[in-house]
Amino acid sequence: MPADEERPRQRGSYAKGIARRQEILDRAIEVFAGRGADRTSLRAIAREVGVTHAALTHYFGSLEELLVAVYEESSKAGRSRVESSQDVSPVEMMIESARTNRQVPGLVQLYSSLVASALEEDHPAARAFATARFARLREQLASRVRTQQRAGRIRDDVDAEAVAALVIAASDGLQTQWLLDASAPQHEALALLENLLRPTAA
Amino acid sequence: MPADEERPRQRGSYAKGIARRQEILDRAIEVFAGRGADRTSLRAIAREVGVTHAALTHYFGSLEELLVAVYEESSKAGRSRVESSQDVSPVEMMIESARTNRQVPGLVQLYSSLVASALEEDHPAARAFATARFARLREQLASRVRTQQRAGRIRDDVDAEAVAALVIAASDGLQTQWLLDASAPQHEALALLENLLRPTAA
DNA sequence: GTCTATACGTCGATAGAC
DNA sequence: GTCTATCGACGTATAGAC
Repeated sequence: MPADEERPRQRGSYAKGIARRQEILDRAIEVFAGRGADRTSLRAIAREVGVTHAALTHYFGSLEELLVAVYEESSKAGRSRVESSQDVSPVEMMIESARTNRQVPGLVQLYSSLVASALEEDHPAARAFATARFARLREQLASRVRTQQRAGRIRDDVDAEAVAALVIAASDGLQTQWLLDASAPQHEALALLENLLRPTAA
Repeated sequence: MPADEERPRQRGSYAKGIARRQEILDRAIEVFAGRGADRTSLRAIAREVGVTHAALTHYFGSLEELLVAVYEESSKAGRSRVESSQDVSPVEMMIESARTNRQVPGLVQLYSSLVASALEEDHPAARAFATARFARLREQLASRVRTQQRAGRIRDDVDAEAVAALVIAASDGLQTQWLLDASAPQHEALALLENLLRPTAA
């Protein structure tokens, strides 16, 4: 079964439709990156993209699916940049990914609102997004933890899955605290976690 | 300057108005606890409370202020229960507080949506709530960390403020992951953090 | 297939009657 | 102090032009 998240909903959508969808998505991302998280209604986005709001639902099904697509696409760059080397620590990986996401105005706000929606009932697109993201990240980070445990860079008496969940939670939560209050010790707290995970933590 | 969050906005609101506001708030909390986070529109709450939605804005100013009031009141019990003894660890304190909050259907969802709103512009009530909560919690936990460092229950080579921020972030983030996927190692990750903070962590 | 036009029901907020 | 009435904006759904 191939991934279906890149296709419009209808069966008969081929190259043209996909291309047009991508075109609209690219434009939406520009608009979004240009002025942040506010004014993210279907109608406002449509106005700036240059189509009617009905066209957006045609390609994306719902506002929430469009927002998910915008987030995935906007954060793609930062994600792939770091996933390659198994050398960087889990904490460093989340720090780097957070740094690049913060470059895009409104992206962290968008992420936060998608996660909040995911917790409510009847928001299937947001829930699927958030569930998949956390599952993928936990798996990825846990594997990275195991690698670094074997290399003696992370203490080997800790559960890799628990470390993964903890690092993700810390990264997300500290980002939020920092956005609300720039004096929150985001960096210090992450550095602390990194140190605590070292084999012979001083 | 006395706290003003318990007063209606208008100058001329005395005992009667305050009592009525509290009455409505109590009812709103019941309604909320009864059926969770959905149907939290001003109009739906008003319908169940037995007033018009305009009456709610009269007493609370806006939907967001009402939701903040509902959250503060609903989580008050769990909060005061644990704040007393300086004996429980910061992690235990967050665990306990999370446990009691989880008893109220929709309360965690409400919290998450308030925090998400706080990150957006033009949501002053949510932002004030979230900023104040994080500031208060960080201060409270940091002081607790220092106490326990003196007692030799937390390693003394870590910054108390950073620990506080980290514990809050971990607690919030793990709660979210757990709500989306009950197999997420919420408890294990918090226990891990607790262990890492011990002086002679095994 | 694509997209516009249009309509529906709901929303938060507010003005003014009483 | 609380209501009714109304406003503009919202997301979604559908009919039909092209």
